[in-house]
Amino acid sequence: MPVSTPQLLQARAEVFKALGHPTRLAIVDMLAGGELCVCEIDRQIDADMSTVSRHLAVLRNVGILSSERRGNQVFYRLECPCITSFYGCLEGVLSGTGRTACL
Amino acid sequence: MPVSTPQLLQARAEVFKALGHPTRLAIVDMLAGGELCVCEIDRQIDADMSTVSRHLAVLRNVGILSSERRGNQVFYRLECPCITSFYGCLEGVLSGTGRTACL
DNA sequence: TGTTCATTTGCAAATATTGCCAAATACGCA
DNA sequence: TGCGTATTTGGCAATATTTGCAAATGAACA
Repeated sequence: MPVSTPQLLQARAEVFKALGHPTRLAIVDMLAGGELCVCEIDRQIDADMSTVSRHLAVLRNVGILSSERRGNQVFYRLECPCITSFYGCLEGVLSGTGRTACL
Repeated sequence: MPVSTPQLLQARAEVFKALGHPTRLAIVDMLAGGELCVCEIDRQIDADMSTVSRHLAVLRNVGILSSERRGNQVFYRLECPCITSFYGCLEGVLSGTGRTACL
């Protein structure tokens, strides 16, 4: 059996941890439709912009998002659309009897 | 665009959060090969058995694992093998230039 | 019943996360 | 340069997570 190194386990955990917050998942949802500036993301989320900015930083730090400044604003983009396709598996887990939804 | 309800975002976040710890990912790895008793899992993890037990409870509480008592011991089983198949996407994220690894 | 082995739970300390406010930074433009 | 808009960062309090030790629970068996 393939034993993952502690480093790999840690790195994977960081990504999962980054996804482990409802606000950050909402951001991922929003960006699944295409890149958006911080102000637009902030508009759809009920939290201080500073809080939104930190959530974006968490997702960017693990590589899920990338950002690009264009003029006045910063645009964020989803780097890994496969995350939302993983939801099918998640709903399976959530429904309790979930194995059917998994590969 | 499909707007997820706060409840769904929260539920998904719980699952991701449960996966957001290296020890728990190690456990998932181990169980990908088939069910194991707590004592066997404990043997391969450098932590107090009480700690291992709590990690198992976290994973079970969100539906990723199920447990069954047989005689003296408790066996845990992975309910959602799709998690490990998601790693391909993760490694893509981790390698930084990852989009190719994603769907 | 009492003993032993396997697992879980109560507790407390250390550590990490979250979220707001206020201040700082970055950029475009007059 | 100075001003207004957009975004990030510092500081801090509240809350949550993690962990080991010790005690409790559950099951098998003498």
